[in-house]
Amino acid sequence: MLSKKTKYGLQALLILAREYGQGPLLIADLAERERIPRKFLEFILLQLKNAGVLQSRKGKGGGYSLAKPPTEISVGRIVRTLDGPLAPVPCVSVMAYEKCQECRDEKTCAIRLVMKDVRDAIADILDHTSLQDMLNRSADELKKLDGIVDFQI
Amino acid sequence: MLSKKTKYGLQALLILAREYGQGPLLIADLAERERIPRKFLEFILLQLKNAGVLQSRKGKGGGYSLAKPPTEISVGRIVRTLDGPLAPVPCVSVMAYEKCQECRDEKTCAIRLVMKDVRDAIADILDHTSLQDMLNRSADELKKLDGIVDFQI
DNA sequence: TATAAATCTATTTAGTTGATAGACTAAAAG
DNA sequence: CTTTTAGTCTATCAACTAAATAGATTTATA
Repeated sequence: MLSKKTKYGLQALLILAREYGQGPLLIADLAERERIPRKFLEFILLQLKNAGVLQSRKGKGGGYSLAKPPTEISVGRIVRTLDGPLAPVPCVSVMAYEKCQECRDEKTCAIRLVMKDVRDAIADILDHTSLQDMLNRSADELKKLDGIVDFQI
Repeated sequence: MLSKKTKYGLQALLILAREYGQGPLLIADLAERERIPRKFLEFILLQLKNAGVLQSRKGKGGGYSLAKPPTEISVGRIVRTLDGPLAPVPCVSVMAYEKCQECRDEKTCAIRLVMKDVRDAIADILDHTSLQDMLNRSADELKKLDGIVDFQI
């Protein structure tokens, strides 16, 4: 389940992606535009900065902006930063492997084998979708809907 | 993230699947064999019974057994019963759709579009994997490993 | 040097997960 | 028909995590 934290983070990043190259945005503005509790968003953006996704400038004229172009920031990176590993069980995590406490034989564990497939499927999608991809898809959907409306008029 | 509850449930079901057709097994035995807290397992098996996955008999000679052959019980069903919807966000859930509180335009929501793909990928795997499939894959892996050992000797 | 804005530290609240205890009910055996 | 076995129900608890809040601090710019 995607946490609110990650949802908020993605919302803010999508705005920053849409306005990429136009200077930094204020936490307060992002919070208001997306109706996110301001202090909570501060915390989220800070984590994203520490992960190298965002950069910030303090003082007057400061704010947050993407550290890289929207094509180079994957959703996988964002979700991992805010929600932790993508894997449903730690023993199939690639980025944060951990042994299961009670699993007797990890190599033949039936649960592990299915969950490995699930992890790979999730990672495949999220690591190959960038912020820009998200914006594009959203725009595509909008076009489709407009098309339908035009047709109906 | 897969909860301990679901892991425990799957462990118990895999044993019941392996010994399918040989009469019911006791909660206490399953708990001991898999090192699961007994009372917790009672609760888990009861939920699975109410979901139609297990059947039980009380009294002497009683216990739990699968309500259907292991080929007809999917992991998806089990995970949904014990952990709830597969979807990472409720607005893309097929079995338990719920509107997001704050999403302005669901149809073009960029987050929703990616998460829909993720949900479909997860469901595709879990709904097409049965308990029997799990046992088979585990056995296959064991064979592979044995093969390697034989080769090395 | 005043001010704007991010950053840090701490704390709170609420909900979920995992686990436990004990009384109750149904079925089978003798 | 009574005893034993084994699942079922109700209640509760402790630990952990998610979500949110408050206030003090630091840094950079005008």
